[in-house]
Amino acid sequence: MNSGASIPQHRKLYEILRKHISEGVYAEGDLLPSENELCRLYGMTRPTVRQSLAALANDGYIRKHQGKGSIVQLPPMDIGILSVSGTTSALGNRNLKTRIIVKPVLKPWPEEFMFNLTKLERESGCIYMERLRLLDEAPIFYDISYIANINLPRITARQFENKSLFVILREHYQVEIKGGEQRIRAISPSARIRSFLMLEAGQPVLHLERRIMTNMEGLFLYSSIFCNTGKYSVFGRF
Amino acid sequence: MNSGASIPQHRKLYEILRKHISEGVYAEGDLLPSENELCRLYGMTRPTVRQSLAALANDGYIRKHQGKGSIVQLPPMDIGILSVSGTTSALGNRNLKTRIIVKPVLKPWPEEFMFNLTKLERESGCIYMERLRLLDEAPIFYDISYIANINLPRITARQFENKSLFVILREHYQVEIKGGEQRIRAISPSARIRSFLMLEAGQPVLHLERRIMTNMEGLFLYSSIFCNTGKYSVFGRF
DNA sequence: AATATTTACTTGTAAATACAAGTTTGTTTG
DNA sequence: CAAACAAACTTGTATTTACAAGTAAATATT
Repeated sequence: MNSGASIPQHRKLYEILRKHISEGVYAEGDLLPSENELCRLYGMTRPTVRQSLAALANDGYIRKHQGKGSIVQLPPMDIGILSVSGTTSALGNRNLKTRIIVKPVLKPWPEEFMFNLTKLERESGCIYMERLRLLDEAPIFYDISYIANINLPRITARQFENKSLFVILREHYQVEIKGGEQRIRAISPSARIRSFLMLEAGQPVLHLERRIMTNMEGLFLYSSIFCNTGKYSVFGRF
Repeated sequence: MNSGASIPQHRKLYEILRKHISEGVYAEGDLLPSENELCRLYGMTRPTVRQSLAALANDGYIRKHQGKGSIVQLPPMDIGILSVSGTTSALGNRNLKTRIIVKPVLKPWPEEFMFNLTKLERESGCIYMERLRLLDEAPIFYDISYIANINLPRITARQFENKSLFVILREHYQVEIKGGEQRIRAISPSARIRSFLMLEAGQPVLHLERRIMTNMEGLFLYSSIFCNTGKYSVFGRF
C-alpha cells in the first residue's frame, strides 16, 4: 500500500532532494548521503533510490562519481521568466523587480504567430500580458507572454507583480515546466522596445522566442523576450 | 562473461538504437519495438533495456507513452559546431560548408579568457582555430575555438574542412560531448567580424560564449561564436 | 449497428539479490 | 617514515520477479 497519494516513491525522493539542494541544505560540492544510506533513511530499495538520483543528475542537480558519491551542483535555473539563467542568480534575486506593462487579458491569438498552434489552442483564445523586468532599477528584459486559456480559471485576476508566472502556475494550477524550445536572434529594436529598455539608438537587442512545454497535455506557454545584454549576458546550460 | 569489450550492455543498445534513429531505420512517429521484444532481440533483461530507453528519452530521441510504446522523435542536434540547432537541420545539412580561417595552432591561452581555466589547462596551452560556416554560400557563423592540449596527440595536423570538430574528437580520441554552458549576447560586431559575415554597418550580431564538457576528465572545449541571425535564427531545446 | 466489456498487449513501479569497479582510508610492511 | 597492501566504503551493471496502470483491439452484449 502506498502511504499517501499515488505519487511514485522515486519521484517523491527526487522532490525532497531537489528541494533540499535548492534551499541550501546541501551546499555546492557537498556529498549527498550514499545510496544505501538513502535507502535506510527513506525506506526504499536501491534501484528506486538510483532512479531518483539518475533524474537529479539529469536535471543538473548532482554529478555522480563511481566510488565517491553524488556531488551537489548548484541548481541550473529557477530564475523567474528566463530559464536561461546566470546573471540574475549571480547577483542574487534580491534586486530583480517586475513591472507589468499590459495586465493579463483574454484575447484572440495573433493571426501570424511565432509558433504553430493547435486547433484547441486557437479556439481557446490566449491570455496576453507584457512585463518589464528590472535589475537594480535598470530594465533588462521585456517579456510578452501568451498562454492558451485551457484549464486556467481566474488566471487574469491573479497578481503577477512579485511572483513569477511559473510560480503562480505551479502553486495554483499544478503546472510544471517540462522543457521547451527557443529561437534566438540579435535584432535592432523597435522604438517601443528601445524606450522600454532605455537604450540608445543603434544598440542591439537579444530576442528570444520560446515555447515552453508543461505537464498539462496540450498546454504550452509562449513568450517573446527582448533582452538588453549590454551589461549582463544571458546564461544557460545545455 | 561479457561478449567483446567492457562497454555496458545498456550503452550498446543505446548506441544501436540511436544510430538506427539517426540513419532513418525508424522514421519520426514510428514505434520502437516493445521493451520485451528488445529483450528477446538483444538478449537482455527488461531493466537493462529500460535503462537504454530512458537514456534515449532523455536525449530526445524517443518519447515514451505508457500502454503505447516508445515513439521516435527527430534527433535534437548533431549539427556540427552549434548544439543550438534547427535552422540547419531544417534545411538539411547538405548546404553547410566550413572554411578554415586560422588553421589549428598550439599557443598559450589568452590572459583574459571568457571562462575560468584550471591550472592544468593553463599549463597545457591551447589549440586555437578560427572557422567560418556558410549556409548556401552565405556566411552564418564565425567560430573561434579553444581546446586544452590534453591527451590529443597530432590534433593540429588533422583535417577540419569537411568533418565537424566534434566528429573528429569522437572518432579519433573517443571524446563525447556531455553538455555545457553558454553566455548569449547581442552585440555590434567589430569590423573584422562584420567583414567575415558580410554584414552592413549597424546590423547586430549574436554572440555565444560556450564551454562544452566532455567525458574526458578535465577536458573542455571553448568557443566564441558570432552569428548572423538576419535570415536564420539559432534554435535550441532546453 | 452501436456500445460495453473483456483480453492482450504496452510501459511504470518496486523489490531482493549479486557481483564489478572505482575511491578512500586505514593497516601492515619494508 | 614511506610505500605497499588490504579492507571498507562508494557507485555501476545486471538478473529475476511481481504487480499496477494505461492503451488498443477483439469480443460479447444490448
